[in-house]
Amino acid sequence: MPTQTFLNLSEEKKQKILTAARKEFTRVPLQEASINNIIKEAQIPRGSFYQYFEGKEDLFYYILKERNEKLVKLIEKKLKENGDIFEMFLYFYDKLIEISENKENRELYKTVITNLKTNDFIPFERNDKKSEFNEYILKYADTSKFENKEDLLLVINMLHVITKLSIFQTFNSIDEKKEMRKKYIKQIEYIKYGVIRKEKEC
Amino acid sequence: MPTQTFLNLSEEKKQKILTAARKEFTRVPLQEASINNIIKEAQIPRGSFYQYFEGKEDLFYYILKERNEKLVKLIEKKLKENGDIFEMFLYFYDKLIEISENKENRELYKTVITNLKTNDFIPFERNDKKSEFNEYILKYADTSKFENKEDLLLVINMLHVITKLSIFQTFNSIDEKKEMRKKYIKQIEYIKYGVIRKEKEC
DNA sequence: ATAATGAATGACACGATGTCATAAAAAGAA
DNA sequence: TTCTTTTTATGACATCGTGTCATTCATTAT
Repeated sequence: MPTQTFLNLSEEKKQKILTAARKEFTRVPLQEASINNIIKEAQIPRGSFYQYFEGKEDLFYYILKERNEKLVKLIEKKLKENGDIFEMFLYFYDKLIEISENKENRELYKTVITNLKTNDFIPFERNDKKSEFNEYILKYADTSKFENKEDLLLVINMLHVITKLSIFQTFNSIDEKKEMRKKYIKQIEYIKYGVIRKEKEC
Repeated sequence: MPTQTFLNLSEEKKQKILTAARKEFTRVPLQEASINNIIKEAQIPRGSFYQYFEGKEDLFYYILKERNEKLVKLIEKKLKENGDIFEMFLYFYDKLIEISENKENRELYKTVITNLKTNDFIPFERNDKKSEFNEYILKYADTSKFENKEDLLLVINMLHVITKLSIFQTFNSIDEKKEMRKKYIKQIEYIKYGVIRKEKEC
């Protein structure tokens, strides 16, 4: 988290720093992001940066958190409604694409998602929050279709990685947004009903 | 690719460099890997490194390529046999785990897989080779279960990301190798027959 | 008015990178 | 062998980014 000193800053100054940071984190992934670029753009001295943040990760996750809090709450609410994890993931996908109508948002998310590692998860928080989110899902998910908790977790995993890749691909073919959504839904359907179902005429 | 100068080196000297590099690429992901560490460990001067390689990426992909050539050929052969993409991915999974009985291999692969980005694909080559590999699959895959090429590609995508995550998880719970394999197979089964099949009594 | 606390600043030490001029070695020609 | 040419080896150097810290400046409390 940023220090209290940062939070005490005038809204104007805070925004100047956050805007500069968003620009840098849109340009390159976290690992390559340059603190120098951020402070140059925001016109603050080097020392100040470290007075406000522990390092660039601190700032990065603060920016993401700020953007995602609403989103997470929406997802959680959606899940509570009927416990359908398939619907929840589709809802998440739709909301994220909706937020990304705004070009700045989209470009930032695009860089972020592209550079997510194998076990990094959406909605893009620090990895230690993953279990927290999974626990929430387990609590409210409809388990009637699953033999046990393990199986449910497996499917959540699958939905997770497929959603991640689908969002990535959608951002990279943003002109064909509708087609990409159909493809995503098709993948969800595959998980629900299977690829080979037609053969068996269910 | 490394330069001819590197390839001309004595086997001994080459191995010294490659061993040092593998050590570094096991320690940290490519982005964080330090050329300084490699040349210190391999006891070669700074200038020599750049005489042999364009940079660390060059060396990194050379090491991976060396390890994966056999693997790729095996997979391709397997697919040719019967065109079953599900079997192909399971075969790939098994082979990789087999290779990783060796601890050094496993540790290297673990670091590599952990740090694969959203659109990076196994078997871990430069991304521009992805389409090459996909074309090969399309050529030999049994398409009878799919309405069209698009649908097949979708399922390959799904298998891809699920396999990637499963390998990651297996490496991180290597003591429960057998259980992890079962989980992976279960996920493949889900894609084949669907989560909800039981309801419909197929 | 003075002390005390909080914030701002930029010089500095450190470590990493890629280049390049020069030295050394090897290969080829005479 | 001796001289020339080509290939390889080397490490000092310029550049850039990072995180720290002693010092200065501002604000608030006494």
